[in-house]
Amino acid sequence: MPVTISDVARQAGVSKTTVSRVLNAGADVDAATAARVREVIAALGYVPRLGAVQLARGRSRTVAMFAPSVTWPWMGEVLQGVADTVEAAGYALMLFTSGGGPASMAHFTAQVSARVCDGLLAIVPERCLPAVAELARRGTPVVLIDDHGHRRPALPSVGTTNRAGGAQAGAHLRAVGRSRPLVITGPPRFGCVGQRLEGFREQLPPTLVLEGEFTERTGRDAVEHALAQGVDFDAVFAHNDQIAAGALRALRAAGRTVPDDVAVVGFDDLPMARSTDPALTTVRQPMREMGGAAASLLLAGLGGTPLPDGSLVIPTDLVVRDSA
Amino acid sequence: MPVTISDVARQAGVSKTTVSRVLNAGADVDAATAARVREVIAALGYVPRLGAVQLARGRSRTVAMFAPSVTWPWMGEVLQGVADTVEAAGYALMLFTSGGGPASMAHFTAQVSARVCDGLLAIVPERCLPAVAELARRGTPVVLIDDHGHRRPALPSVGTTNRAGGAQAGAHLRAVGRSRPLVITGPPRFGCVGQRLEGFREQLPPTLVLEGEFTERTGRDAVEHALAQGVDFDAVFAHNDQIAAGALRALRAAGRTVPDDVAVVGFDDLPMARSTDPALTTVRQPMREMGGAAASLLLAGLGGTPLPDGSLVIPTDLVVRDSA
DNA sequence: CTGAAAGCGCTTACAG
DNA sequence: CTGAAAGCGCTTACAG
Repeated sequence: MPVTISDVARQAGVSKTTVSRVLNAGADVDAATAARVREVIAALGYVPRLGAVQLARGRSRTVAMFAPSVTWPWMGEVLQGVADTVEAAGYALMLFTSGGGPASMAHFTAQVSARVCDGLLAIVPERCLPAVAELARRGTPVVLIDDHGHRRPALPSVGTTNRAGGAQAGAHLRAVGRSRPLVITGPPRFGCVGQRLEGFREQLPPTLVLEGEFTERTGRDAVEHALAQGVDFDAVFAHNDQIAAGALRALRAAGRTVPDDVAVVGFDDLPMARSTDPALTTVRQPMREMGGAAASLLLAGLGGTPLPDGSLVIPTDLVVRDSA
Repeated sequence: MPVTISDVARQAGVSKTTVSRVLNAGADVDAATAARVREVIAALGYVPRLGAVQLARGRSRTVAMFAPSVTWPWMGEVLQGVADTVEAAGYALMLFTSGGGPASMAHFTAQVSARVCDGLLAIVPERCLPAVAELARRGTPVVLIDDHGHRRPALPSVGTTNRAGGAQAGAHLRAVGRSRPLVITGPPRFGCVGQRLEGFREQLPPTLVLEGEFTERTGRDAVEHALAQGVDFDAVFAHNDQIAAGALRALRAAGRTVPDDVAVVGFDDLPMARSTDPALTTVRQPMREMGGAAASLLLAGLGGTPLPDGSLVIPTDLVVRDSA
């Protein structure tokens, strides 16, 4: 029922070859013939079926993106960076999630193995790294978006400067005259936690380091705990903005003024960082840029440019607002 | 270089037809033969190229999702609902965004016209509706996810109860003894704004209605304005959680206690609603469920079940926390 | 400048 | 139970 290249050829009185030629605007075709073919194409509303083109050419012009979850607060930014870049290159974007557990992972690897995409972008939880590495080994070009500062990705990747970011936070707090910082980290199993802490420490030795989850709750609990213990601190470095938001809330509940009594610095620069009270000073992670850069790298790889061996690093920067 | 069905057939000493049969587990194949073929498949690591299967079968087993932006706070939830459902059905998910303006839209319609997907899920800004309707007219099954309460989508859609949601907010504020509500709405061009207002009004006539954007800023400005004008209000119904967050902040800055002096109800139930101070009472929009339901509807449609004519409605519900 | 033919990697009547 | 052949809708040497 849908119109094919044969229909166009017949109507225009030429061969499929010729139709293909005017479609792909490569070889020379007689101007009059081309015009006639174009007319028929328009009249019939013909659009070449991409699947057939792909099979004939052997490439899908599709890039896949794998992400553990798409509901994380900064994931939208990464995804948008990827989507914009991929689309600008005329590629389609396929999205996979590991929301459904092992079944999801199986679905994902099956699709990639079946070559639905020419290349793969992935944000990979540590435990899924082997599966992705295996796909790469079997020939799918992969670029990792490294959200957690993995030590040796062994695959081309795009990361950011967790250590320098920690240092930026420390230097800023020192510059505004703080000397007794409380540091609230995420789970130490994430590489970024150690790195941020290390960078911070170089600039400003912490009075106390408390570990927790990357949640608002952790920020609240940590500050309440420190207060209850009578810890003497004049600053908080939170390992993400949600922890920072919790800290702000606990400080206010305890009657401490921010930034006068306690200065607070977060990490990430989520949209909500603008609307905490006071607005949060934070270390911005360039999530959208990272997504875009990873996509560019991959697309360049698909175009023939060899993928880099190590990690492309896009620096964090400090966004100074009102909390420190 | 990659192994094909012919390689398997040759190695196993059978025809491609037979290999295809054991692959698709339909017809009967001699047990011993099947076993041999399976061995060869395993040994060679053969995975059928999905593109070729799709061309032969005439269906892509791919669903596309179109969204204006993927960075909106609730978009991740919708997307996750879609992704989980689509994946569970063994379909792949293709993602399109209109981030790049008209070029994006052109890219998107080109891909769909080229039949990269069997069906389409879309969150559509009013101005893009004609383009999507045209794709539907040309034969692509479409289900809309209606975030803004469009009047007559003219296409199958999944929506929520904006009017009833407004009524839930009003009824709750009345139940907690409020009688002079300030309502802060989003832009009236969105159908949902009128509907939420109408539902609210049935339960509790507003003292004042202020229009703005769906932003924290609007919430702050509106409350400051009302306060400056000496408006006497004991409640705020904000048309989304971000407006509510701004209202909370302005109220606190003005020394008003929430919920004692002023009770505040939001709309959406974003993750941040848990961590405002006080935690926000709000009307939950079932975004993930809407995404999942839209995907189910579409997949059923692809399976032969006729798509419903009108709108599938998934109700909002009131989440009572501390702000009202 | 143009076309017949082979090929991309599968599936599916059809015949045996 | 099995295979030869045609077909899905394109592209691309090859020959003219």
